[in-house]
Formats: sequence, C-alpha cells, structure tokens
Amino acid sequence: MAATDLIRLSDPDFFTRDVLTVAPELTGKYLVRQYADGHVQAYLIIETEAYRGEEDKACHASKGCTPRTQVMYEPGGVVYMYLIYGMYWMLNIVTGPASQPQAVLIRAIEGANGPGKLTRTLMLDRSFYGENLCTSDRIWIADAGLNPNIKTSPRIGIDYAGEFWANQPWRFILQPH
DNA sequence: TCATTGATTTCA
DNA sequence: GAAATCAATGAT
Repeated sequence: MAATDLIRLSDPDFFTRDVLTVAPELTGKYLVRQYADGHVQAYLIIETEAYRGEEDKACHASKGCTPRTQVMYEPGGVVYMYLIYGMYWMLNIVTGPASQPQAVLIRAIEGANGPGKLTRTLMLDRSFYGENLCTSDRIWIADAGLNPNIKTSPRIGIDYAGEFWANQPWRFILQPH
C-alpha cells in the first residue's frame, strides 16, 4: 500500500486516552517513517504491549520520574526510546494524560519480528526520544481503515515484575485473516 | 543454551 | 566513583 493512501493520525486526543485503549488500536495501523533522504515507508504494526503507570511494576516509571522516564509523564503522542541490554533501542509511544506515565511498546511490525530488529530496520535511536508523532516529519502513525482481528496474551520478558503484572494480558497481536 | 553490550540505576 | 541490572538477539 502506498503511503499516500494512509490517513495520518494527527489528533493528540487519540494518544491521550488510556494505554489499554490505545495499545490494541495501534495494532493494524501503520508506523510511517520518512528517512533523511526523503523516502517515505509505511510499516503495518503487528504487535504492541501496554505499560501502565507507576503501579505497573513492569513499567519503567514504577520507580518514579527519572531523566530516562521523564517523557512518559508528558501527554500522549510522543516517542519514548530506551536502550536495553546495551545493544537494542526500543520504540515506545507515550499515551494517557499528563503526569500519568503510560506507554505502548511497539514489539513487531511487518517485516521485523522483534523490537530490537524493528528499531534497527527503521534506524531509530535516542534522537527520537520525545519526538511528537502528531507534528514530526520523520515518524508518525497512519490509519489504514482496517478493522483488525486482535489477540491478547501476557507480556514478554517481565518476570522480574512479579506474577501479577507478568500475567496481565496486555500484549496485543494482529491476527491474519 | 550462552555471550554480547553499554546506558541507567543503585549503592557507597 | 563503582557495581549491578537489563522489556533482546544471534550464534552455538
């Protein structure tokens, strides 16, 4: 599908809703990237995970506001990037109103089946920290008008957060038709 | 299954 | 300052 067929999500209100509403709605939409040379490419979002507030022990903001997590306290619609295992940048989209630290981790897009591969493919790094998806000319979200079939499952790799949080079905996966 | 890898956080 | 931690990946 050509990028011009997609409708950009430029309304901040889409992102300032609760993360548990936004995360499943992002699956089946398109992550659009405009590279430095002007080339525009749209990627179907396959898989997301929700991280919800300081009470969520799997959310980085559960330990409070730090220089790294600060952007999660902003109103939804900005990008939260972080480095894990010293090697992989993770792409997250901040959601919810101001001072509610929520974010959606983009785990997989069409053609890249892991969050580390995803950011490497799209050439995303810390320079995208705080990028506004509604106004940026480098990265944004677009609606393809799909009505996707979505499956849920527990989140991945957060056993450290304890059984309760590790069992929340806050991972959203696009199912093939 | 295991080594890689470095920013962030925690402890002193 | 120093040490431990870690939401992953690719090679074995």
